[in-house]
Amino acid sequence: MDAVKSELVNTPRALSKQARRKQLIEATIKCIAEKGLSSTTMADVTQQAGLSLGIVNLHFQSKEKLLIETLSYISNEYTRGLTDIFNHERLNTEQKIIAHINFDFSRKIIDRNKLAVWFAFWGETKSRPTYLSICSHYIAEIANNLTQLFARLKQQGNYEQVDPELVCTCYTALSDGLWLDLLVTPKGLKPAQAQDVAMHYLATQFPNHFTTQTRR
Amino acid sequence: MDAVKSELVNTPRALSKQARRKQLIEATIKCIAEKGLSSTTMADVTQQAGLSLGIVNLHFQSKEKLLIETLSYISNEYTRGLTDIFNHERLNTEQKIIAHINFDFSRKIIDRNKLAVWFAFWGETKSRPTYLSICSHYIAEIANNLTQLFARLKQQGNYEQVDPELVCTCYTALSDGLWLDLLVTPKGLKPAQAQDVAMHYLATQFPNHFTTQTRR
DNA sequence: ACAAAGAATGAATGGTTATTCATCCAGTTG
DNA sequence: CAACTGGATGAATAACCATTCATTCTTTGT
Repeated sequence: MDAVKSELVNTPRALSKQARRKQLIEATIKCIAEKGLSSTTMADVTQQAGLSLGIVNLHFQSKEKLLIETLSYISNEYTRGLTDIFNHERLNTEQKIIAHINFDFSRKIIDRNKLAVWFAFWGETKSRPTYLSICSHYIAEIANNLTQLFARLKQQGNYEQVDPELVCTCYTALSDGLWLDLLVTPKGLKPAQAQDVAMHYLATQFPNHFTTQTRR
Repeated sequence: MDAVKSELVNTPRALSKQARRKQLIEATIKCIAEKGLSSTTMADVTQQAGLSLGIVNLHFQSKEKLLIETLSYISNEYTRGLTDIFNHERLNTEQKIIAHINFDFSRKIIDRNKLAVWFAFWGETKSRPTYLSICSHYIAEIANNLTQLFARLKQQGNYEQVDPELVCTCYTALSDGLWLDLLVTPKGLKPAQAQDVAMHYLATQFPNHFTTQTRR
């Protein structure tokens, strides 16, 4: 065996602990997409992961904590992607907005398994405030950033009549609605079309910066 | 003593079968909103309705059928409202579109209990196609009607550049997204504001017919 | 190589819940 | 009034499922 002492953080064990958690979270995503949140059992998740029944309690203490971590996992992935764009130094305002939309409708985000998880949790928020509290912080931050981008574009492009906050609310609701469409009617609306719809709306607000493409 | 039982006279036994079913469906809506779809039990529903445990199986055969009837109940209420507007003889095209939007954001429709039920079921559609099949028929019909209204307004108002189908998709997604907002952030977005956002979008397409009100 | 620590297993446990059905009871009919 | 009808009840049942933990397997440090 390897006689070299390695730092604890990099030991296979420490890595495996992290990896196991990820493995279980991803199994959970798949189960929720396939069986629904309400009928996803511990047996389902562990079997999906190819591990034994007791493993979730070992790594997450309880089912509820696993679900919360799963929602966090997806939330974080989304938030990180958007804040990276917002903080990117080489992109101008227009490019950041375009990057934002591209990200909102990228394969990584509109993966139907993940969409199913999003809406499974949204469906429970009224009764489980914990789920909401996981998302509410990042929602506010993303809205702030996006509003700021729209405000800058308004200035730069002399769009007198534009209300940045309103446009942010409208764009956000629109993309949520398009996500729902992508989840429930995958044969009715294609990802590229959904993105076109979002662009179509932005083109109404910033006609000199965005144009509607017809891609049908 | 048995004298206590006489208080049950309040619950009229002679209530028709139809009324009992409605009573149970409405109890179900309330339970789903309060406890979530996944943790709504038969005991919860029957207690909410003030009836005995076995009653659901008597009237609906199974829990699953009760849930399906509950979704149908809400779907039908929505569809009926919109088709009534579409078929109304005394309204012109513009008035029908306005009526449509008013209905989409009326108290009856954006009742938070009902919104919670909508999204609870949307969250499960991928895993339970039955739920989707209940809605898919009415979704198509409503979209057809609305597209037709937009097409007529395009003609009447000489809006050369408008794509009625695109506007329908965009409006529908937008209102779905606004519904979600109303459900999850009731303190962030008020019903009247949500309606303003929807109007704001339509004003971009039909500026001579609709105007954006600022109501904040 | 060996002992100690850590990770993983899965049978057993205990709590929860949908469904059943023997029983009860109000209203109706003859 | 008595027998009948069918809605309503809720204790009992059986299935399901999260969690526990004694045991087994794997890695680590010396």
